[in-house]
Amino acid sequence: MNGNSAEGARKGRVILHLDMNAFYCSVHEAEQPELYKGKPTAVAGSVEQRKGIIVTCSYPARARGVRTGMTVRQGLKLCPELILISPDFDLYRRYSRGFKEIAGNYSPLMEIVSIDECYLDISGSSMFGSPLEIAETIQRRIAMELSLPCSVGIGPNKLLAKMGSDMKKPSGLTVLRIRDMPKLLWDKPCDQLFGVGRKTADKLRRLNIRTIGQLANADEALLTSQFGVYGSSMKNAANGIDHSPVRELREPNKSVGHTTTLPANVSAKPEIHRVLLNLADQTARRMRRKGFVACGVQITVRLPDMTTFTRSRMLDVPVEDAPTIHREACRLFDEHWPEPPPVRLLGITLHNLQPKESAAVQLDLFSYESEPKREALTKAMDALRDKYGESAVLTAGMLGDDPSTLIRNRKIRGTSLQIDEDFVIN
DNA sequence: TCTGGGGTCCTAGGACCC
DNA sequence: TCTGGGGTCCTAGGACCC
Repeated sequence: MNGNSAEGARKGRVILHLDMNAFYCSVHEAEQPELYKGKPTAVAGSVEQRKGIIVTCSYPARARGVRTGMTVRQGLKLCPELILISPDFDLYRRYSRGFKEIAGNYSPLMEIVSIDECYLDISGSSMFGSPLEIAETIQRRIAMELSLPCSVGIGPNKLLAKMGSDMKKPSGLTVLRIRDMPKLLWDKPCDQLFGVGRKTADKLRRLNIRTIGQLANADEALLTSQFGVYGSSMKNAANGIDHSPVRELREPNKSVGHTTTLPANVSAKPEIHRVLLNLADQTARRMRRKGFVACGVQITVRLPDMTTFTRSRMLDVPVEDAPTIHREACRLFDEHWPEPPPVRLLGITLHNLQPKESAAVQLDLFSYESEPKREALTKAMDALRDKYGESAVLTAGMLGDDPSTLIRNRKIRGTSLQIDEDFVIN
């Protein structure tokens, strides 16, 4: 695809992987050490809302057996004094920018993986010292300037840097070379290899491949026949081979979506439509902020037994406004579930995104020319929310507290058809 | 282990076209 | 009118990661 990877491999690269330890909890600890320092903490949603899943937990909590993905209830059973904290993503984003700024001082070639992780290609950064010195400097600065712990992996490629940063936590620093693989990783189970999850590990076990070493030496034809293209890259990974480049430019989003687990199962159609209106609004708004329009709409429906369905449709004309997305989402739902079953979770995902400029001609021709009022209103509402926050503007159909279903139904229709007469400002 | 929410990539089947 | 083969697009599901 580009000369980067081949060239890098020829010259021999040096890659760092930075992994912020227990990031969300560490951020809260940095902000309010008097409350949280050294304590077992967990960032989690609310149990009452059935969202009581531990997203991250501190190291003192981990020492008590608390783990990411557990329910809050389980966590509290293991550690009754566990301190629960509601997530604050704006705060996390601020700290995320902070550590990426520090890392960016040591190489312009940085790939942002997620809010708490990045790769840094320091192949050309010798003016800042040896790879080990650079890693130590970054780690020290993040600790001093942000009061955050991080683990660093140093390797000849992204895979080994990533696996290295995972070997010592918190605040570890690990060099992992290809020749270290047999000694350090080959006796470990396959699912410890980046990219191999539980399902694949189960399937490998049925093929009598239990360790990363066995995978490294497995018959490639067998792997390919069982796993497709993924089979050979898995074998490569087990041998420490990875040519993927560190890419500083983020690929544009391919989809934008929102899902929500409902406080209780819902099977009344008006209620479901109301939830979809809320999701359509949030999803559309995030997509607009990123500057896209969508040519595909997908809904996600999860039943109480956790079976999950998706239904999607391509649109002739790209969309960006919540009422149209809401209408499509309701259509998809009603077509496939004319008599709704109890539903645990609903979601809307917009895909086949295009930059808004490139779709502007189509939008103008087919949609906004006839509805200039709607575009103006959407803009006004976005501006209000940028200023006063997400909840500043609600359309009447999103208000779920109304005790009268009849009134609510009427409002839903009103909202989707003539949103301009129905919106309210808190 | 009664299981959140944001994504990406891959696969497989069917429709459709040449 | 018993019916090939290749390519592309769409839909749905699943695995994986953070």
